[in-house]
Amino acid sequence: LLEATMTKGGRTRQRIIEQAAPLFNRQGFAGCSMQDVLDATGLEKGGVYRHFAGKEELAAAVFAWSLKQAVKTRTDGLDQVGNAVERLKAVIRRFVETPSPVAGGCPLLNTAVDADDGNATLRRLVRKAFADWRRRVGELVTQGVAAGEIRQDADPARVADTIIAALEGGLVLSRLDGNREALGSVETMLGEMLERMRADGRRP
Amino acid sequence: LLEATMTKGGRTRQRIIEQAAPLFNRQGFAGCSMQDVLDATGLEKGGVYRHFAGKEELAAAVFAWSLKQAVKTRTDGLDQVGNAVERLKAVIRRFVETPSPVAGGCPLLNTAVDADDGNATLRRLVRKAFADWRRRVGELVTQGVAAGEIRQDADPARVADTIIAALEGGLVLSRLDGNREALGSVETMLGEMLERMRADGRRP
Amino acid sequence: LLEATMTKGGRTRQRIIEQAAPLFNRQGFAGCSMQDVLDATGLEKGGVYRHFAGKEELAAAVFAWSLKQAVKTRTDGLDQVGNAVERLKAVIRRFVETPSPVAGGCPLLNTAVDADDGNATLRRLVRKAFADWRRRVGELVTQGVAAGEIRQDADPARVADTIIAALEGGLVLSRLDGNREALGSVETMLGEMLERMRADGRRP
Amino acid sequence: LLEATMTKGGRTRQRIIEQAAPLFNRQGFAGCSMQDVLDATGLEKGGVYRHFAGKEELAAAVFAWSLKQAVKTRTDGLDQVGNAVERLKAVIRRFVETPSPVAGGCPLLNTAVDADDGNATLRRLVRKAFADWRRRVGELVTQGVAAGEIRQDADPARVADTIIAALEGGLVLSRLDGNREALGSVETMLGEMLERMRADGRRP
DNA sequence: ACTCACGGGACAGCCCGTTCTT
DNA sequence: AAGAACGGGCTGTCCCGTGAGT
Repeated sequence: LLEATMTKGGRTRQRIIEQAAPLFNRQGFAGCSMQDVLDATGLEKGGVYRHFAGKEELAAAVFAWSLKQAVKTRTDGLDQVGNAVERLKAVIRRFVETPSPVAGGCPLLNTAVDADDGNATLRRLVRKAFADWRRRVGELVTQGVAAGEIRQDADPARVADTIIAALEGGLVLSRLDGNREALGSVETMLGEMLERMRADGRRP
Repeated sequence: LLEATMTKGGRTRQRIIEQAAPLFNRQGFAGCSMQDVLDATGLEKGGVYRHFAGKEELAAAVFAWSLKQAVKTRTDGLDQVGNAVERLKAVIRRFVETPSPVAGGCPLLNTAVDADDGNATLRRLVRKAFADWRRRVGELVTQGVAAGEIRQDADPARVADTIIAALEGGLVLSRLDGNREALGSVETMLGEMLERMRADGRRP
Repeated sequence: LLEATMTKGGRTRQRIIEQAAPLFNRQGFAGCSMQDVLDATGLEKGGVYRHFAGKEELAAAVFAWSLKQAVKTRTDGLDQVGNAVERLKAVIRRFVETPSPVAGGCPLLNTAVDADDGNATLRRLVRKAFADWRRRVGELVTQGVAAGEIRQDADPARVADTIIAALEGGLVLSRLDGNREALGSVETMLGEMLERMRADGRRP
Repeated sequence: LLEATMTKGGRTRQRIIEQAAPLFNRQGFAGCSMQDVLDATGLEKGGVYRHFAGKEELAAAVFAWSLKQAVKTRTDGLDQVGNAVERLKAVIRRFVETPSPVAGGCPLLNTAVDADDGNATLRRLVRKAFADWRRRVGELVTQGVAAGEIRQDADPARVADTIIAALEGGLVLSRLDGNREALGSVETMLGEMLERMRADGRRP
């Protein structure tokens, strides 16, 4: 569908991005050489530099695509959940259960850590990405409060910050150990936290 | 004191480690060149390679030292706090308020993200470091339960995982934005979580 | 007139030559990339390689055109000058006063210096160009001698060599300094030289 | 003698310069690759880049050395010639008869033509070199005038400009043809010019 | 007649590491 | 203990040229 509407060069460009994404995500910007990209795509120098002016531009395109994938896999089909608390828990569950949209862990966090020195472009992109995510989660809380499902004294921004921080941190720990333990712990504890935030304290 | 007991070579070695630490922490293993280390130390090749067999060995020594610094700044003087919950909150507060022991963010998380691909040595070291940290925090919870201060149904491992994950995740967000907002949110929310874990529900 | 007689492809070919000429003249063969030519013409690879088999052929065509321009600007309307000595002085004055037909200095000398190593084709072309020029100037002297205007003992070849050498050398010096001083000196001294070559020694 | 006073690195540096000089002189800056230099010296990348920060710095060092060689071969032992006119003629004869100090023609003129676009550093160096040369030749004329050997109305600067321009131009023509004809013509004509500049008109 | 897409090689420069010297 | 000198491989980028497509 989407591919059909693209010119040949556009398809190649897209293929480069998708095949380079896990490399940058795993190895970082400095650790991923253009030769790695060539090997992964089967192209030669000329074939890649036609589509991207340089490594930085490629990395930016890769991050933009990875971000889009991350947003999609974490939000698709989550609107239909009715209750606010349930919706937040669904967001958490989705994050915990769905494997990273790009091999090598969450591209948001990886890029945040990788680009916190230098590379202002990527840094700006990733900052905006996290800001958007925090805003979206915060809005879920706000809606829950407005709907009377969540206690009035809940602070949406703080709840959002904590959920996102714990999830990302938990993902790092889980990846390091190669199991789901830390992420599972985070899911459980965040779940309990959300339950205690219900308006009337009734537990389901 | 410690320096006085060292031979000249030992002092140079130590100086290399301390001056290289922020470089590796900020730029990552691949992004930090030996030339960067030479520039920072004012030494020449021979002066560094006398003390370290190669870049990997230097990075390992740097991480070991950075880890020691991190542990020290995060635990020094925290034993005297009497109450278990208070001790956990002190751990959190210390993490939030104390700047990173090495410029460039938490070396534990940075290395975890940087070395999750390849570099088995560093990966092993950082895994052990997180395991120790989780164990130490978990023991604080266990002691609290044993002392009747924390509810019986509290799961020490899960609490520890969540605290550490949220703190590390919060640090990334805060560093990215250049302010303390996310970390502050995490501190508040973790604090509330701990309060609700008190044995009899009495709030101080 | 001339353009009207050309096919579209021929006009494009001509446009490429004229827009590439200053690039080759200023940057030299090795220093002028095909990309530079593309940028200057607004064409793509295929659009240039349709008209020229390769960089060398383009350079040869550029030189041939530049040479034609040089000859034209240096000879146009100089036939009507009656006296032989005056005609030679007009040749000199024209060279000194007329800006280079192609930006970047005299294409003859530039190519001579640029192509004296390798590039046999260009070398041959430029050698012939200088030979023609020397012959033409020499013939002016010969005619002057035959007409009794110039002393019998004047050596046409030597006079021609010296005039051309001094003019080209003077142009290099002037271009380097960004003023007309050296060229002016050359014009003056060559003028005096020619005056002393008059048959009867009468000064005008 | 001089070599003995140099450190090993200094000798290598000097060897690089001397072996790279003909390459730059013949092929120009853009046309001479660092690989050419490596091939000529037998060194590897690391061995050259230790002594020169980059190609431009090497080219500057090469030009400085080439210039020194040129000045030496063109001035050595010319002081003892007594008469001013004879001294000027000796300068010319030396230039005509002595082969280029660096293979590939006069490095002054070659660099002047090669670097007239971009490369401000080299351009400045070569401008100063020509200025010095013109000044030195001009002083010879001035001394001749002061000593009463050369006519009062001789313009030292113009004479110097013309001599240098004609010699350099003649060298280009001669190199192109592969014979000494043009240079011989220039020598003869400049000689006659100088003779006519003698103070009392007495011809020797 | 010209653009788009790509191959493959070359270039300048940087990097890690070794050896020699002091 | 540390600096000086060098090897050789690799990186990002540019370059020239070809061929399919329009």
